[in-house]
Amino acid sequence: MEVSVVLRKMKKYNPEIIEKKWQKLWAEKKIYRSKVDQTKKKFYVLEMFPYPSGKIHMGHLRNYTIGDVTARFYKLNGFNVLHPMGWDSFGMPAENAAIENRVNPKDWTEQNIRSMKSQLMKIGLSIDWEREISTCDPDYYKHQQKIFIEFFKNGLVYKKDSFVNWDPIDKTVLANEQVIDGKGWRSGAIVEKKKLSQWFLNISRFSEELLNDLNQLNNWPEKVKLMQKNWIGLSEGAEIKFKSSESKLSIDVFTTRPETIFGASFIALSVEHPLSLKFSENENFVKFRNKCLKFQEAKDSGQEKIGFNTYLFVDHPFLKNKKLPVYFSNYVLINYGNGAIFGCPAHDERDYAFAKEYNIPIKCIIKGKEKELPYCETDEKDTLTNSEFLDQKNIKNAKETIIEKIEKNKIGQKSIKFKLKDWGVSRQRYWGCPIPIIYREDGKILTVEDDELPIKLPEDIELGSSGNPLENHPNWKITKCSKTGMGAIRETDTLDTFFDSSWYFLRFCSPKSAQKAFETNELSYWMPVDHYIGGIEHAILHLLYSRFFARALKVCGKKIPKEPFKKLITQGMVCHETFRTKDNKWIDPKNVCKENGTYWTKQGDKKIKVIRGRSEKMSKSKKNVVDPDSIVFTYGADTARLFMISDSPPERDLEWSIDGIKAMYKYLEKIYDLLSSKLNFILTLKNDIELSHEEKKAYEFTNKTISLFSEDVKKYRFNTAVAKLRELSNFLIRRKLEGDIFDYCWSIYLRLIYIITPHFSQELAYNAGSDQIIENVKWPEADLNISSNSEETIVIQINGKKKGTINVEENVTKDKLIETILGSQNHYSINLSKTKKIIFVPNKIINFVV
RNA sequence: GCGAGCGUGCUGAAAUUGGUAAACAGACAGGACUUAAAAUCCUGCGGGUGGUAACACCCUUGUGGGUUCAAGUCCCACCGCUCGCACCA
Repeated sequence: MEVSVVLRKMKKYNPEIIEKKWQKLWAEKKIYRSKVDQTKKKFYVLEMFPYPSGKIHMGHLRNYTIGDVTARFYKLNGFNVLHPMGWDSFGMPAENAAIENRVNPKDWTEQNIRSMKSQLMKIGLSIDWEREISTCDPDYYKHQQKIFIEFFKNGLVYKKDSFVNWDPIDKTVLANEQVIDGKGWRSGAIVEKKKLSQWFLNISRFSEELLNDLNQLNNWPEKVKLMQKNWIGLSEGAEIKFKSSESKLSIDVFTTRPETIFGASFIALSVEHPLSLKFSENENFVKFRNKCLKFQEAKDSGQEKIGFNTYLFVDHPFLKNKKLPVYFSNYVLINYGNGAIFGCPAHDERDYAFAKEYNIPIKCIIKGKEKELPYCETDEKDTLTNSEFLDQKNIKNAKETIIEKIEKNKIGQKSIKFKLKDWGVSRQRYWGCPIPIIYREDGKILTVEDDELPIKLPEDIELGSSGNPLENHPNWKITKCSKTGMGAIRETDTLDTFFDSSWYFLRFCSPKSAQKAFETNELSYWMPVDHYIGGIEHAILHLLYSRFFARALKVCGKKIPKEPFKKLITQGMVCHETFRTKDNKWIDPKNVCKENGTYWTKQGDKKIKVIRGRSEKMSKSKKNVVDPDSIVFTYGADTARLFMISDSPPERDLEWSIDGIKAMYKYLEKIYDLLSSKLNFILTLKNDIELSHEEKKAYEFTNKTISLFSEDVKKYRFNTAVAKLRELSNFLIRRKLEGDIFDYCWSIYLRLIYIITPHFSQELAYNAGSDQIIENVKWPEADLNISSNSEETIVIQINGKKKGTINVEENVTKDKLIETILGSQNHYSINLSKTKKIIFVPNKIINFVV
């Protein structure tokens, strides 16, 4: 007997009691524990791990329900399933809370993890909690520091000066989202750009690979692949050197349109281009540069283009005696190409606007259909003009010719550039993983020795005063070089939290391993993640960084699949209706009532009219948040899970509806009432039993549902899967079956819905005399051989329009069918002599064309 | 501006490779039960025309065209919405 303790059976549906009861038993029996088993096929289901904010939200409930249904489905289908959970527990909210509430970030985080974990437990997820990890745990970040060191040793991480958002009042660095209208979110100070020396991961080294390998990801949404593709941003073109015959000046320019070189009339540089150093003493230039940087920061500065004339000139590489003026401009960006372009105003909108502004000549060199400049199309039929040896050539041809010429003249070469920039991982923050680097007094930058790891965060810190607590700590940063005894200071920056989440899925394979970040055996068994489920908001950064980590770790000699996630499911948001007052104050939908088509809320004694907005993603600011924990408390986890699954397909947004929840509860209650006293839980139907026609139909319907439901679950079409279950239950209720066939059909039903409503199914099975834990019962196999009727409904059409249907035996021939139709009472005014053509699709349709 | 996706009842949505549009739900309405309410059960629920009625016929998947025996599905144009990127040379 698997359920070895005797549990109280519930006659009435009481989710609160039964869910607690089974969760306790399942935990005691450790039924979700996963172990490597080479004799079984593995299946790794992972949902993106949560940030421990303290409370789960609807998005979590949806995400983890989708994952759980999947995990249980594959487990019951004989796979060895790994389904772990952990905490993405470093990050700014802990620091903010620490400042606001004077609590230690560690305590705050741990408290949040405890309360969120208990909320997750109540959802009844099939998670192997023995594998729980938390990124702020030194046992986790110790290995992360080792990874950083390995990256360092393999040249995958380096230090470089880079600009950050600096709050001069709080003396802190701000994330982009903490800068609101150019001001610090807390202090209100105008944010400055400050140059700091920071650590970078060399992700751009893999640009091409990360781009090309997207093609292998057949089970990723096209949308996500496209977003990554655009982010990596490949462009093909040429690099061209512009030199001056009068000075040493030489500027390397990148262009995707080298064939327009004869239309070049100026050079434009980013204000951060190396040449700008020559002007650093020039007051006007410094002013101009600051203005440009501000423009580029504030993305709403429009398309206004400003320039700074250097009065320097370079020679045109193909036109003798033609000199091109060199400008600095705000519209040239330092982090793309070389931060330098040649301007061809006739065929580039931006160059055109700039040239107009500064009276630079505009020379047309492409004969296109449209006469108006700028003409920026690249039509295959267009030909070049005013371009010497390129004249008459089409664009493609001209491009090839000019690149050849450039390479022959040794003034440049064909070139491929990527938008993807190296990943800056330094954060001037306390609550993150310390970077295991020391700066020795002799100027050397060294990684920390292995036996000194982990470099733990100090707990006696002062938060709330300005600056980085690690920087301000009296002695944490002061250390010694363990080899030489020389004085040294620690790196006080911590790692971007995306670093933490770029390898946690690897750690889940061997979360307890003390010596190594991951055990090769376990890793090679479990990886890659088979199904990875999470929000679309991580389409680029997290997923790209994780793909990069896999490659970078390979470079460090680790045996890891280079694509960590085989199939990706991006779930939509959970939305809810919104209400606003006339003066745009958001009102919680709970406080709104409807009368005669208008909406009201009460403020004090007054009734105030409110405007109904559209349904939007649940957010605190819009006051349309519903707390999943209270829903689980009131209606039970199974109701909540069923609702989360059945309304919309996973990738689409889900409309929250309390009526929907209530209806799910009623449905479960109805089935519970029906089955709790009547059912005997059985796994198979006795072979020797003689079934009536009706019973055969029920048997057939049930087995068909097994197959349809399983197919839908495999394809993540949970909403239609549930619809099929409801069709089955509607059918079974209506048929009023008795005895064995009743037991058989309903037992199958319970086994199918089990993956969605595990407590409900388990309780009913237990009530019905089963001592089995359904988690261990193999998924039912569909018997599709028995056919209770050999009839097919065939649609009769005239000119493609439905006129009626007729029931005939299966696989009827065309001639027989026509005969039957004409012989039937209602022959749908078909006149064969006027019929030109008869289209017949076996078992489906017959169409008379008249 | 560039790129992608989506437009189906009052609402969430279904509809294999083109083959019965609206499965399955929610809301609503009517009825049964009840002293009453709730719960539960039953019925109806895209629009129109004709008929006392059962019923019959016609229209209907954002708009307009096209391909096809047959279009929600394929093609073209337009309109609207959503998302991503955004001076990327």
